Amino acid sequence: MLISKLVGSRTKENPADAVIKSHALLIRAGFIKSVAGGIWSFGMPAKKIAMKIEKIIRDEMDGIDGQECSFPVVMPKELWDESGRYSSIGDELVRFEDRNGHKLVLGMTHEEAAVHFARDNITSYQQLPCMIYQIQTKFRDEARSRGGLIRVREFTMKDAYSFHLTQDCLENYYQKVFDAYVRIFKRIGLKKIIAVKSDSGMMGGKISHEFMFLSEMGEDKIVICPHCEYKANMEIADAIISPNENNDKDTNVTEVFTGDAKEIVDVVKFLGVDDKKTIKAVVYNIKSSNKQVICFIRGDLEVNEAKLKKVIKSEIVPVSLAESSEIVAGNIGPMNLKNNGDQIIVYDKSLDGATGMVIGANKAGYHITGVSVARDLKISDFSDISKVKSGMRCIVCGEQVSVVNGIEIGNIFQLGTKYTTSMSMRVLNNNGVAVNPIMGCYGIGVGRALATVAEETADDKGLNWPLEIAPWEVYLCPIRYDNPDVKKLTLELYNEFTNAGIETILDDRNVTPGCKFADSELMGIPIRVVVSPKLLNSNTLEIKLRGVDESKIVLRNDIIKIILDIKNYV
RNA sequence: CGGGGUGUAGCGCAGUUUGGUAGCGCACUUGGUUUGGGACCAAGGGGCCGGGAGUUCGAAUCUCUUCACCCCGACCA
Repeated sequence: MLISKLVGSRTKENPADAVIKSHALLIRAGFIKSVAGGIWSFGMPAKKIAMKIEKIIRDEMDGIDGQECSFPVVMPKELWDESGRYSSIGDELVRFEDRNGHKLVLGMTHEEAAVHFARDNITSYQQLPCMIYQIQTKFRDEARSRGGLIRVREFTMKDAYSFHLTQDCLENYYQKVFDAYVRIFKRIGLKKIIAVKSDSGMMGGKISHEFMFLSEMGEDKIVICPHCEYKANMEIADAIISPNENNDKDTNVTEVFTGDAKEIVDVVKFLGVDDKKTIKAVVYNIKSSNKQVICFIRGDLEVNEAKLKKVIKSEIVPVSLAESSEIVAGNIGPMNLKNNGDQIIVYDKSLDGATGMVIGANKAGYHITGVSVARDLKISDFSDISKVKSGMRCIVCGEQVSVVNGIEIGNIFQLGTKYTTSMSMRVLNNNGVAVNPIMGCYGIGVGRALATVAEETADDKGLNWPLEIAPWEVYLCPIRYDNPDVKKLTLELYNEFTNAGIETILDDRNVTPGCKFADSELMGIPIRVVVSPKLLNSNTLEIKLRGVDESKIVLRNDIIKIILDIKNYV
């Protein structure tokens, strides 16, 4: 490739609206261009990187007997009605109509298509287990795309679906995919990947893992125990909360005036008590209904909304308390709460056995002190709806856990029979009985992986691609390309590299050396070979690795061997 | 969907307060001089000042409206 012909120009200045490194540098290097919010064009270099990542993924998926298929981007409503997801998924699923008024969706994931394809083709247990996968465009109408390629609306994803007769078989294969994922992320240059237990969300199923790259940029919160193997997404993470200290002097239920103190911090300040000695109320509306859910939780803790959704088995939306006339915002308490039947009350397990607590009096300006949960509230059922905080104790080993951020790059799910049941996929087992196969599904975001590698490896000079996914392996950099001898040698080398299978981009421009060096670094090409008039007589070249300060002068005749050695070493 | 911000040449920005013929740097074109860390000189090309409506003799600038993008939040395989 000649750089003079490459479509995608490089700039010295950062784009004004890019805040994260990978976003800014991919644009500065001319690799990507925004078309609309969360929708991007990829130039040749970015496309090459994506294809190399896909090749590695393909390699590993084929290695665990995956069969590459292709499912459609556009699917009919009816197919998504079969699984029930046409109506259960929110606005993230793009719905539209064709010219005949036929309702269609844009694929955001392909369980339906995979089961549709498999159910008529797999009829016997003898065909199981098997896995089909594709690498293809998805569209999700994200409420807010952000961070360049980190969170987008249109993206390429590898999605795989496996079918099994038994749970054992699924678990066995699940582990194989797990191991393949570890190899994939290592091969594309992501070393700091960890697998965490996660919430299955709308996918259904029980066991699932997310592959997280630990980064400040990450949108997911992960609970990690530094002392044992416990790692979990905040959504499902559990930890031992500090126990209730019940050495209270004031054990009489007393209504006290608290004035404008409504938030827990204010109440704590007003009454001079520890936040652990308070019970706060958090209210949500239940989606698509008039009902509300009121959560009572110890004052030092927060509600984990993902856990809450599971407890009440409903979607929730935040509530504006002014809307409600029944409850007194800021003074909500579990005693004498007017319940008109439209409210679900959930008590967090942190309240179990607590005494001497401060609660809202359900009366503007008043709280109640000295409340014993067991004596005064007579709660029969506690749920776990609290969010883990740094410093809580690990449920496995009891040491302090920490909360870190991560970028989710891949995930794996044990789906069970959710889709094979709803979509009527059956196979005959060895007794001739029709059963629903058990499914697993497995995803990796290609563009997000690309952006994450960029994010991790880039430095102040620019991008820095690992050799295995670099758009080109060698940046061939002649100085004084207008010098006929330099040009002759450069073209010789270019041909020799190409013939040796070394992917090379040639900087054929007549610009100053500094300009070429800067561009080679901005683009992040791993190996730079410099042809220079002053090295011509000694029949030598200069070779420099991206990210390494020193360069080396080597004999012209050794250059191919040296480059191949570097490739083999990596 | 809430809160905040920004829209002027491919990119980065000034000009808007106080209305009076559209500017700067980078990039691009041509010629010349340069060439080991983003060269210099000269001459050029490129704008419906996001869109619409208004006020005015006159609008990038004032008013109303709309759209897009970015950030925070909500939301989310």
